[in-house]
Amino acid sequence: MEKEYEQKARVFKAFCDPNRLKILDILKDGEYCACNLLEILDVSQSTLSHHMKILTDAKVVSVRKDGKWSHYSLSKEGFELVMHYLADYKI
Amino acid sequence: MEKEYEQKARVFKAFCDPNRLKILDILKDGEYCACNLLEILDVSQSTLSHHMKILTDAKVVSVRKDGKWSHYSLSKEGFELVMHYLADYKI
DNA sequence: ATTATATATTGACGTTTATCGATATGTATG
DNA sequence: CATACATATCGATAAACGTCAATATATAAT
Repeated sequence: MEKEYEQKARVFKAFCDPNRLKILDILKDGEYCACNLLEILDVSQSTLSHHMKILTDAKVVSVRKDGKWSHYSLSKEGFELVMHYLADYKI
Repeated sequence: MEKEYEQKARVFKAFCDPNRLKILDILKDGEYCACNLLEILDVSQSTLSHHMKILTDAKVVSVRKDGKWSHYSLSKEGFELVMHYLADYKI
């Protein structure tokens, strides 16, 4: 039970940073590779890589590897899971 | 725009700690005063107060003051706002 | 008024997080 | 294989966070 709270907390953490919210906002537009995101955002390459790992680990973003490129997009399933978590609190 | 990401991030932070998720889980059952929550949770009184402030600031929990008691409950409006934030990412 | 109880605030501490530059890894191409 | 480019990892650092004990504030009861 406590473990479950920790797992859910980890997923919600994906949404807890302004830069990550901005990334999600960009991805609403469709698939982007890391290099394109890097052009838009004002962070270093290592920082972007860090954020993308958190987003993909939380499964709210999917990655499609193509040669040396990583293409990121929103994960329908991931968001549905989070919505599900929240819907649980519906009064 | 950046300010908006920061504001949303602050709301999502309410869901980022296992103890806060446990508190929300308890509140699904109805209204609880801080002293009752304190009996259930394994945290100090000051820590609980800290968490309740974060939850009420994020507006996912409402407080009703009655004499020396503070009664907490889930906020329908607060959750609807968060659901709205998430629904924005629906593909 | 004094005392007791409920909650909030403060100050300190260790942990986690966001960030960067530097370096490593992986992949295509000359 | 050597080079170039995309992304990941590492190590360091500063800021944010969760936690507690101690103290303050507010309200009720004696």
